[in-house]
Amino acid sequence: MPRTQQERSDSTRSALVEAARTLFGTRGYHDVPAEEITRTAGVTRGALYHHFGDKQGLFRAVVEEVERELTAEVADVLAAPADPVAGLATALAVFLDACLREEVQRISLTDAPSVLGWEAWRELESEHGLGLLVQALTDARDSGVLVDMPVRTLAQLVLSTVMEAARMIAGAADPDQVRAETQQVLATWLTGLIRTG
Amino acid sequence: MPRTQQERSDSTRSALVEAARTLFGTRGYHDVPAEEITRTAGVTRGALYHHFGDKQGLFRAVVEEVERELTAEVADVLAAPADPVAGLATALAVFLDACLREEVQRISLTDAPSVLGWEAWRELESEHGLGLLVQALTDARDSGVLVDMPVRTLAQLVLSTVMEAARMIAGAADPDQVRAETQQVLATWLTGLIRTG
DNA sequence: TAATTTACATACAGACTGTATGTACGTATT
DNA sequence: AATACGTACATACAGTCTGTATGTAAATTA
Repeated sequence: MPRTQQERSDSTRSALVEAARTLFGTRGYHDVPAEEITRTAGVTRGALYHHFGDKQGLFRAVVEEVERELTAEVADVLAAPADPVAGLATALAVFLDACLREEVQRISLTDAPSVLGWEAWRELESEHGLGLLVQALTDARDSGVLVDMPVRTLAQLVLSTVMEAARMIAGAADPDQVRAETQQVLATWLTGLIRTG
Repeated sequence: MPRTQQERSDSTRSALVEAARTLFGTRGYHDVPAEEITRTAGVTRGALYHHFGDKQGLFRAVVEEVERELTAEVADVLAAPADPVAGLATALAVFLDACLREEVQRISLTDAPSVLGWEAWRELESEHGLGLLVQALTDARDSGVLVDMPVRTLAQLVLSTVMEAARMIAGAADPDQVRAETQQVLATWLTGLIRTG
């Protein structure tokens, strides 16, 4: 039963990405040898280097997949009709929940910046999570609820702060406590950005 | 001229830390083989493993040194008599300047979390930069200028935000522009934390 | 001064990455 | 339909790096 090359490639690539995602997500980039990934995926390292060039290339593909999913989750919330401020708050909560997953922590929050470099990582983020936040903040500003501010810069700072909050919560001895505290801090910040008048 | 073992150890250790600091600071942890460090320091890898256990141990020592210096720079500013709010703003500016150095970027902001792990890194920070910020914020709160808030959590979020601002400025095509924008955002946040009345 | 510990250097083993080469199968050409 | 060609791998290999085990000279202690 002859498979087309396209099919072979696709199934191999996705098998590699899936295996890599699980392993990177639980043990981190540097603790997972390429051969373990390929063995899990049922191929040899030849396939990896053929499709992704090197180990970092595969990692990049994994990051992109995770980012796409994360963005989709948050976009769903933002798509639902709500006033800009409430929508933003809900979206941030959803994003924060997602960031609590070990997988996201390791891949997106810890390894990605150092493995890909900050520049490359930020560029990636721009097309996904950050892009979404910029859009949401722009909408909020345009509808007059946000104080006048450089939106893109604000978005990056907000995003990094939320990510740090997620890391704190995940690593805390008492996650609920820390979650409540970080939300208090973030809420205060958010209200400072709302135009009151 | 017989040197005491203490002297030998000290000079070897500091030579290693100095060499490692320069190399890690310019090229990053994973791109610097241990042997290049020891060669630069004028010893062999035996000395490194004797004194620091492994490569990560040496990196940790470098991080601690950088952190100590950073903390000292900021502490100097905070020591000067000033009202809490102004002092805090100045201290943050000084810290931000320090974070612009390539060395600090690579070692403290990029590599440290992923090489040492977030837990270990945060623990280190607690004794240095973060500790200082917590102290400053506590003072501000006690003197009544800060709104009531979980200071430690606030400090961590503020610190991470400032670090992100530093990374953005350092990587920007137009650093002055980004610096102005981040300061505007941070200033707005800060005023939201000041008790008005 | 003999015994012991410290501070290394040297030699070695193992792991991992990336590359070069070989091969089977799908795909285009005539 | 037969042949030529490119793609998708597997296998074999070379180089680099880390950590460890062992050896040795100098300092410290008994």
